[in-house]
Amino acid sequence: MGPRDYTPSAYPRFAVTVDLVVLTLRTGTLQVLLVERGEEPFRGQRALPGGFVRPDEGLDAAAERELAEETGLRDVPGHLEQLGSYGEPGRDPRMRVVSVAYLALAPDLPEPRAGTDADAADWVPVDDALGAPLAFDHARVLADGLERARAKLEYSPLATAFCPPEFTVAQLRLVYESVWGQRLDPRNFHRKVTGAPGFLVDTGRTRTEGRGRPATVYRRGDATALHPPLARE
Amino acid sequence: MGPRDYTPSAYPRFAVTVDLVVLTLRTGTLQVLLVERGEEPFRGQRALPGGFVRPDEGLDAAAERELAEETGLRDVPGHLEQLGSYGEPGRDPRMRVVSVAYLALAPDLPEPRAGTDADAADWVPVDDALGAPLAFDHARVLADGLERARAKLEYSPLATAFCPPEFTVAQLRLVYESVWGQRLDPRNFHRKVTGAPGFLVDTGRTRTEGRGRPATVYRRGDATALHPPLARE
DNA sequence: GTAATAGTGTCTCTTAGACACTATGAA
DNA sequence: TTCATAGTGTCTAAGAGACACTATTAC
Repeated sequence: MGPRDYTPSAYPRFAVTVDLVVLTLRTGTLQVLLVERGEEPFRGQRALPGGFVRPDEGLDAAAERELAEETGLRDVPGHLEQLGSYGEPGRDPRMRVVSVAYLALAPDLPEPRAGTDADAADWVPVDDALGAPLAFDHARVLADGLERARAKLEYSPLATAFCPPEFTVAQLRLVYESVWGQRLDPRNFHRKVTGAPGFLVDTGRTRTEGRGRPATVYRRGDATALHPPLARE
Repeated sequence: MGPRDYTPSAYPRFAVTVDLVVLTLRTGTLQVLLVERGEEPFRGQRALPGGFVRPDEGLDAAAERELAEETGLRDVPGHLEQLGSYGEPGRDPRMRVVSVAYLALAPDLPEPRAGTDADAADWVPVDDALGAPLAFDHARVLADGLERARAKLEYSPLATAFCPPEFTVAQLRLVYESVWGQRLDPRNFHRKVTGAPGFLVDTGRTRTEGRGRPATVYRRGDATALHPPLARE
């Protein structure tokens, strides 16, 4: 119907928050940004970062603002997309809250600065985060975000969001291996990603990474989908 | 952060609605359920069906309730999933509204009964709906829903949600052709869908549909994904 | 030199699409 | 019978995975 004829003259009022599943790769491990709650409920427990949507602010804008606040960066590089909304009654014991979850993928960022926000933010390896209890229904949100990220690497060029502006095929492969938790054949991987039109742009330069032949340096291309997709498993 | 420390003592309040993109196949054409608005704003214009989420009701439950109300059926067969949330300030000129959109896929349903709700609901071919102006940001929501449905047919067994409990391969092919707007080779299609494990269950019976050899009757299987996926284009 | 990583070539197997062909019904 | 639809077989081309081989660096 669109807002219309639900009687009790006034419509029901909800608090609306955005919650963020921010994923990054640190020291070769997939990590997620979590805060330790300083207040009840769930005081002392880990939770996804997030906060209230302001009255004159769109959902995407709220997510971007929160992402900047929690990481301490003005323009966070990477990718941000809406994940889904969670609004079971009782998910927050204080009031009726609908939370719009966002998924952010970012390259290795500086350590979040403590004290900027009420809760201390920190990077946590996703395997640890999945095992630990999280506040509210955040375990579910995190699981949904992870699965979304894993699926999107297959058919979209999103893996580059985990990389700095310039990167090598080996770095990109490490992204896939970390997110999927699976080893990939370096030779076939190389052929596939360099063969996918618009995925990678050759900068013409090379870079030496420890031992071995120097690797070509690429930037992300303008493709929005991967043809053919890369296969998990 | 989770609901926490945003000051102006009270948190901002929003109205929350669910809006439905209900797709079905009628007379070989993909159609969407639209209502004609009886009130301002956008009076007389078409809109997606939907309504306020009630104070003690989850989002999925609200979507199910609205779907039942708008179609006039108690248990609507098919598929219902969350599509995304839309909450730009100003999308509803009366108040700040966050709308959680749902995508429903249903087999051919009876004509929605007029008069049950404030607005008259009707099936509209999607091609017409995409051309006409829709209230609020519903044109965008509809486009997103369509693209989601098209994409999901590729890698999920969701096409069966458009079919009655028992159906033939030709009926299923018509679903794909209508949603994708594309002809498919009946012979290759047959081989692929019958070959995908868990997609279709042979009932052992056949059915004669006009001329031609009788077709085997299938039920949907319990697969949750299609391996290998069917390819568009 | 050896070790290690980057990148190419090639082989095999699977799958997609094109389409010939068979099966079984209605008119 | 003819025609239309259901369903199978087969051919070809393209992609996936396995892995030999070459290229270029550090040590």
